[in-house]
Amino acid sequence: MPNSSPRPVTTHDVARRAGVSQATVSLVLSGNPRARVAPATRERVLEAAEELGYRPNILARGLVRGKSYAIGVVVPDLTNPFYLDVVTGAQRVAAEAGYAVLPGDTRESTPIRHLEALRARQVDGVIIDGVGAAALPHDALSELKVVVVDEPSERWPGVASDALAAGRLAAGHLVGLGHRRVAFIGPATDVHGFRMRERGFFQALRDSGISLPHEWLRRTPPTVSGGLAAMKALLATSRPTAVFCANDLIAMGALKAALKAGVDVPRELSIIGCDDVEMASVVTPELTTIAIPARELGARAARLLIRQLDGQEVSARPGKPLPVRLVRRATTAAAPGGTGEREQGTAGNG
Amino acid sequence: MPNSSPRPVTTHDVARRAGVSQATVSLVLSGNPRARVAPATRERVLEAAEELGYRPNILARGLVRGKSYAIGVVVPDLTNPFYLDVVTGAQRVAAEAGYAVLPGDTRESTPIRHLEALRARQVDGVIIDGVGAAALPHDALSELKVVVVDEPSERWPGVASDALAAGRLAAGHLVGLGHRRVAFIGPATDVHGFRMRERGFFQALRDSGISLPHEWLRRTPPTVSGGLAAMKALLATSRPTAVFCANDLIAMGALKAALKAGVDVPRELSIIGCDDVEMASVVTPELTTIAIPARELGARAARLLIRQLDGQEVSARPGKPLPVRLVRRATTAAAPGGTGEREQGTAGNG
DNA sequence: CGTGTTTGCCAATACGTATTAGCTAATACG
DNA sequence: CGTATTAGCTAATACGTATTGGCAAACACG
Repeated sequence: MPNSSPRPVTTHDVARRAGVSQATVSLVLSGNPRARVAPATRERVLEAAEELGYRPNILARGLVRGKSYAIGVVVPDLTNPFYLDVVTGAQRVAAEAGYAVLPGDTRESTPIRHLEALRARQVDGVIIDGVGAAALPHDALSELKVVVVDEPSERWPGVASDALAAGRLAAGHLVGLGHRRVAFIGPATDVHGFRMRERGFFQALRDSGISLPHEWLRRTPPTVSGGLAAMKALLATSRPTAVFCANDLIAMGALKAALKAGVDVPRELSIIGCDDVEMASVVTPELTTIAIPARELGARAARLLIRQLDGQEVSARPGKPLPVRLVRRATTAAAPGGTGEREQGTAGNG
Repeated sequence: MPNSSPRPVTTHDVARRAGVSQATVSLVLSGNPRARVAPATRERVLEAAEELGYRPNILARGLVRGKSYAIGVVVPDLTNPFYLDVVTGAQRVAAEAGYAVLPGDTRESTPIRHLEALRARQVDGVIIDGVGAAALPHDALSELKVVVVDEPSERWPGVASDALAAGRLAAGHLVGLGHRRVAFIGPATDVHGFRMRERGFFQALRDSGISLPHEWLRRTPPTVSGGLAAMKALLATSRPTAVFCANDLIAMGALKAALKAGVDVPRELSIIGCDDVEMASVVTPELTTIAIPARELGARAARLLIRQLDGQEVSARPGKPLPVRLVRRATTAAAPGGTGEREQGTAGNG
């Protein structure tokens, strides 16, 4: 097969067909929509472009405008549906604004190397979520517009969910169900969102006069296998009646470990996660969790970034954090022996 | 903040510093690695580039070479971990070869619109998986190099898993466990991979003298909720002893529906999925499934595509399909009443 | 009718790189 | 020593678009 693809049509082709200059074509097709072009001429150009099937060459446009119309999204783990949702949210609004998004995670790499690669691709900006942007060396982000997710910063604008409230909600839910022997499983990390979830949780516990022995604070990577191992270790030593997991992956791993060990969830042990990924309602029993608006986070981050790229100044002052909410499902119930005070117990699943 | 980012360093800057012409810099830094440049000169150029922190502008390079060094990956649903793995696999090899990948799914769009957007971004080629490439209008892919996954084609090269074997394996496993009242849940689709899974399954059943009543062949979107609804409907009318689901999402939905209905899995009902996504081993009971090498598929597809883009001719003749394998877990067991013949029952989960 | 102003278009140039043709100096060969 | 060849480099150009300064024509106004 010859496959001698016909040379793509350029502004010059359109110009020739419309009987005008290339500059005029460019004026009509790209620039300020109301450049000074006679209506009749404009019409002819549009017509010619249409007929020829003209499609602007983004590379050329980017070259002259000094922009690539692409943005990167850096997350720790695309396999985690939460981050994937963030990416998806960003992708939607980016697409509308004519930007492509290059998602990538740092599983097989480091944030620095990944940012390096993104800069080599001339991305105009990046959205950073969950990789501790604050700790990045200063020059890894130079020449780059940045928006951070769930991490307040004076250097860059950002969007955030109310992670503190997430932790407090989880604690409040458990305490309301009468739990006082409460454990926590989360990552050892300097990622702000995780730390806030944790802080909110312990704050609220303290407010209720609850403190927990240090062996009930388990550190583990925020993954299913991490949660599995942590819960297994936890069960080997002692028996809390409830546990808050810093995200749903951990929670699902923890749930699995508990069931495997023959623990009756939720009657002997309540488990509550955070994120509300789709799978949370698929596992059995369904996972109680705190819903975080991941797609909305991604969408807003993208909007913020693109606004910057389009030249508008954007303040780095954080806006109101996005609200989170408790999703009662089947892995939490009244503490064994105790009676729930404010809470009604779990939603039935029949 | 001024943020007057210093103008990025170009080949001209490097040339000035090294005391040579821009052309020489380009020869050293880009072209055939052994262009005719004196070792001493080459050294000076490399040094200057290093000192200035030169980074080639991919847009400019792409403009002159007529390539964007970006490829698209089109899948039906990035939320399905299987497709995400395909993307991940592709991403890794693409990154090594200096290509960016623009992943996207067709949930909120159509394949055509999506391809349109990719072409507007000047991608050099696309990998297409699970969206029925064969049915796409011919011009949606013109000017584009294409590699298809799990879909034999004369127009484009492709890579495939042994979907037929996947279906046969599933059937063989169930039949070996003594099941004869066997159902199937899968999508009504013209996507080749799904059809082959189905065909292999029914082939093997027929080989064992089994046919199934038409109400045991359920059509549903290949999602968790699809599987859930299908299984619910199935249970409302009759009781097979085993069911093969065309992918793991369906299977997990089906499992959920069965458990919700009080069906004992696997003692009353065996369920087997396909793909072996990570979650398959997280749900309880753990899902028996057929493992498909998703990342490897993605990686090979990318290699094939990039080989084409680098100018080598690539035959459209399909290679050997990648092997699949049965992963025995806890959702399949001997048929109630019957005795397994060849199979040993399920792996324990202690 | 002369002058000033606006309109509508275009020529020219820039963006940063790759590539080719060609020039000079050095080397090989008789 | 004269010529052919090669090595090593550079000037020039192209890629496809955006943008600016300016020119000619049309118009406004006295």
